[in-house]
Amino acid sequence: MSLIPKEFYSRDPAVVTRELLGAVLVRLYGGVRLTCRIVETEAYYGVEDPASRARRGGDLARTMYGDVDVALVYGVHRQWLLNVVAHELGTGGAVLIRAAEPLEGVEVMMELRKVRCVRKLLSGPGRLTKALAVDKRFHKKPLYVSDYGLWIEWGVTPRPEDIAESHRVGVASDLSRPLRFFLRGNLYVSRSR
DNA sequence: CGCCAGATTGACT
DNA sequence: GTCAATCTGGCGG
Repeated sequence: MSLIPKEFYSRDPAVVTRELLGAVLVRLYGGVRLTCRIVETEAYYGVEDPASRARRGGDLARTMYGDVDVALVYGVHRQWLLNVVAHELGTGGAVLIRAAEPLEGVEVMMELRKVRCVRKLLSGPGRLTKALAVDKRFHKKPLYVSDYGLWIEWGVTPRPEDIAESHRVGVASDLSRPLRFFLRGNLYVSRSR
């Protein structure tokens, strides 16, 4: 397996978001490889995006406009949400990792999540971070190296007809363009409300 | 330091 | 479907 390079993330957030489907998220946790295949993602832009955290200013905004391919982790409703900073030069943006299909380390992930149901293990942004023991410590850490125990590798590229799109989940005011992408029919996509 | 909205989840009617 | 838990980050005082 090989790491996805930093340049991959220096493009329009929606493009990166779509192409991240099928990629493999790896977490080295106490010597155990916890791995999963990304099946659901959302794109966020900079201050021009009404749903973007960049609107609120502060450190999260600066991070979204900063180096690409670093983790952006922040808390909401007492969960941690994992994003990857991605944007074209001079703009802001990030990809929210919303759901993934478990591959390796399922037993350890079930212990971390305290559930036995594999389908519910990684099928939501808050569930995913808990199962992978991802928290604020990873904020601003680069994902293009394996040094920090969290990184993203190339996976199996989905066929275009297997990629579905919709509006983003849980946002008060969305852009007119669909910015949520997921693998059609995949069992591990988060349930819509 | 207090206030409050929120890219959620899981328990319950 | 409904609803509250009780966390984080930004902001105002």
